[in-house]
Amino acid sequence: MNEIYSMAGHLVRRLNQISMAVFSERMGELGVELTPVQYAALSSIRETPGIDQATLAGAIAYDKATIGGVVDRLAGKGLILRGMSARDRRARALTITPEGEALFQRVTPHIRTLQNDILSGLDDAEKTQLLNLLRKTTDAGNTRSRAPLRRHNEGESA
Amino acid sequence: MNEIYSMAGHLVRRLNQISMAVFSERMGELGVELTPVQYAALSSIRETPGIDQATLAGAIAYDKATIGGVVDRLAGKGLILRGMSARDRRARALTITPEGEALFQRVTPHIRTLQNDILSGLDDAEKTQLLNLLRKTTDAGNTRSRAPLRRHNEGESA
DNA sequence: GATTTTTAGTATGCATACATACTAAGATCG
DNA sequence: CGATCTTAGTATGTATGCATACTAAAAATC
Repeated sequence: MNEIYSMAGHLVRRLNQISMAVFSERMGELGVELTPVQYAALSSIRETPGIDQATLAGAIAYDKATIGGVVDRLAGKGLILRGMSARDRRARALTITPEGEALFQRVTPHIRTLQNDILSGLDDAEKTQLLNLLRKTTDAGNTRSRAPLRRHNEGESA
Repeated sequence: MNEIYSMAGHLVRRLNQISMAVFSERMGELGVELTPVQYAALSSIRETPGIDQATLAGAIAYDKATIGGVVDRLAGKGLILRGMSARDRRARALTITPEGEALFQRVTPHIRTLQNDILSGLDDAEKTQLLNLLRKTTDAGNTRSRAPLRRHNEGESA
């Protein structure tokens, strides 16, 4: 049996593959054309209206070059608007449209449900355990990825 | 705090992102141009000389269309040979070259080491626990992905 | 053994994912 | 305030990752 099957990298890639397949399948059933990135972007724009693309990229841990295309496609579907920033003439100000909001409301319950289906074969305690370990290690390894997650008020103390 | 941060899909994607970054960084340090897929393919071809592309795709859980390009690039670097199958005139018979074998020998120790670095922030017990949970759930969800893993002697009993 | 079905590989197209380089514009610093 | 540095977004190129469709050949069925 090939050694790679037991390697962390392989297992993580496989679970990500399964995660994407479950997401895509569920969206297909709903007749919705939406990828995981697109949902994450939509959710983030909705939460922070007027957000610029660089901040958005940091908020969902994507490369800014990738985000450009994602935003393009979301705007193309009429789910968001790409206005101009008042303070920075380089920046785009992203806002969700009523169509985007409606789609978000419609798919969100399904997306919550589907999270559970991603981790099949585990009981509830194991799922919780796995999620906690994932949270812990992604938190610790955050800056190792090329596009680290940048939380909004990072570094601030109350 | 946006709900997506605690979702399984997001956490798995982040860990995969970190995994890819660690891999790519380590290869860069070695001056080696090799992606995770390419390593997996090389390893599988090495283990099963003469393997065809469809079987290879199943062995490392990739789409056959994707594998075509991967094999192209491996052959382009002189790491594998793409011969013709004796039994099936449609199929290609893949074999590793001496250059491929040398590269495999050189990078494998580093790839073993790097697996540990992917799961930063966890102690050894937690790493083991995480790997066991990943194995369990990827096993259970195998057929859910579009390109399921097909082990060589799957279904056979000793 | 001819017909039907399945399979191996390729081609095409779309969507990430990221590096690098480039333009324009904001920020900083002497 | 002018030169420098940094940043926002885009453009380009490479490599996945997968769907669909197509060709050729093997396998199965009658």
